[in-house]
Amino acid sequence: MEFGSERSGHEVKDEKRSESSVGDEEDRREQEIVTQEPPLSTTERSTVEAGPNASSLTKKEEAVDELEVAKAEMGEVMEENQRLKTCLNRILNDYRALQMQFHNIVEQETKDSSDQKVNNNNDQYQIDESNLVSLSLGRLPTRNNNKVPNNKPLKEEAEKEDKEGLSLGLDCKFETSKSGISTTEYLPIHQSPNNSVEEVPKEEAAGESWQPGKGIKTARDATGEDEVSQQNPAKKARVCVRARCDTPTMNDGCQWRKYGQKISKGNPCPRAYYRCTVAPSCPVRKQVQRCAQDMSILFTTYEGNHNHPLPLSATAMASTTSAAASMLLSGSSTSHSGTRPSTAMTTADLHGMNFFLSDGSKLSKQYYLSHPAALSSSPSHPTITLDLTSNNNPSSSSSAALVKFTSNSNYNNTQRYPLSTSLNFSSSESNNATTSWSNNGFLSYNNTLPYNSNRNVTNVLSNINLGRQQQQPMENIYNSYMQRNNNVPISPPQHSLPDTIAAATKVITADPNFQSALAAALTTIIGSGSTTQGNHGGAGENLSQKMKWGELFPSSSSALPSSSTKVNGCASSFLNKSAANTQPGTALMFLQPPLPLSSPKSASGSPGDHIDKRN
DNA sequence: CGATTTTGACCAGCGC
DNA sequence: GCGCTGGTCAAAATCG
Repeated sequence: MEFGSERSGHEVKDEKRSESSVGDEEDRREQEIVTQEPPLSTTERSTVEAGPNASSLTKKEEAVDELEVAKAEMGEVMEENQRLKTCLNRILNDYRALQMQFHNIVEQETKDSSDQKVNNNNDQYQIDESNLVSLSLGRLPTRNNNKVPNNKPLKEEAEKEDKEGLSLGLDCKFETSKSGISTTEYLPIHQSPNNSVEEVPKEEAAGESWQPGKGIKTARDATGEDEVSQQNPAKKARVCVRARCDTPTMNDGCQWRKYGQKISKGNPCPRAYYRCTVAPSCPVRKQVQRCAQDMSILFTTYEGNHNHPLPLSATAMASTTSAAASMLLSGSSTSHSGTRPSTAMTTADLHGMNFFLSDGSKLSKQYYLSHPAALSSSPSHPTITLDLTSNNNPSSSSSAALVKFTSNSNYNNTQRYPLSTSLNFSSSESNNATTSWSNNGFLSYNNTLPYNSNRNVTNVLSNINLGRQQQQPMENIYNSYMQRNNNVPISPPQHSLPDTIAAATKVITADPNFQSALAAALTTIIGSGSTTQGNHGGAGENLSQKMKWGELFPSSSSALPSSSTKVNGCASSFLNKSAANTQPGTALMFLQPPLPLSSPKSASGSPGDHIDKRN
């Protein structure tokens, strides 16, 4: 089901609720009218029975007046409802128009992707090489420092990298275009039919994987996913997902086995190491660690790429992180184009999602140390952090990270600030005025960040707020969406919706790489629905999640597969899709995510629960 | 009994 | 070269 429809559904429900509440109020008043009649003594009652006296008449008149007042109030409420309906319809129309534009762009881009990839990337790199060698977004330094281990000409390698990066992005985009239709098609990464979050790193670190034996990469698929590894085998891209989670691990749909645990410096909480057990030879690893400052925040860092099909339930987050990875890749290539200021930062506000990338350089590390993202401590790993937490939490480092991010954007012409991208799914609840970056994409777009019409990765589409995890996720989405798209009385409009759409369209068309990332992100929201819907077997872990969500969204809880695995991880629910999604590919769906992100049976004790004594 | 977790030991990279 | 730290291994313990 599309977002708009769903939205309207909720809206209608709310309206009904409000109407019903009005009706209840009216009834209540009527009842009060009855009950307000003072208890009469036996004598009085007999008097009344004999004939209405003056006092009773007066009270009844008062009651009638109250009834009229209530009716008037009801009328006001109905008018308000009508206004809301009008606003909703307008928003839906605009949304659909925007969606159509997006799809058209995606399709068009898909058609031209192959040719453009070659041409554009060649051009891009030429520009980069000449102008921005030292200004690249994290990976370029790597590339440069690489000394071309494989003896490839630098330019050739770079071209390949750019090509790959763009290719990946285009893949995402392409898949997005199909995502709504097929469950499998939606899957983000070309190579393996199913890709989970870990796929993202795969795109970047691909091939290299985590094989202990750091042998030279072997044959790679035609798509040549791992540009990073080619750049520098020592560097592995990672995707760090930051989310609020009370459970030991975040349920991402994959099966993990814990193979180690360490106390990391600067964090009393032990870091747990997991490897994917879906396939014996799967090189994907993940690290789980709680935030020292906020124990409710869990950092999950994925590295490597799956060499096997994944449960569909694992694809929800995968597409999101794919978007992040795509942004990482596209951001780099974009920066290479040299069309944007020589900032070392690549940013993209994507539905209000901020990417924060770090190439893991020393400075980057330092930069991160001040906030939970320090988990991505490895200096040799480009890391993208997906911030799934709400930044309205003072203790949350999200805001800090964003603030830093914003401040970093001020540091131009310096490599000191590595490629960093933050995918912020933050709630709009926080004060937009403070960090502006994540909370108010439009503001950022228009005011905070210099928008380069040519090719600025700092793009804003629609600021879809993915909300606070586990807590009113959909409400947040709706609210933020409504708020950000104004037209809704609850918040003063910042921009007219047409302007917003125009800006978004402009942004999308301006940067094809961004399109890919956006597509991947949208895939997360859109495609998942159909995927889940079609996969009743893969989402076995959904039951508990379903129950959980059912409590929150009783009306939307649809049939879900029975649970076959224990669910002990918190799911990034908003990343999942709704089983109620009945119209795949038609539109965004912000319903309750049925996918539970299966929990690894592994997910042993919470990293924060037991402190590791060793080491 | 197999799978998973725990945990001490080991190894590699990095900085001093 | 040494120490620190992150990351992994693998045997033992635990769980279902």
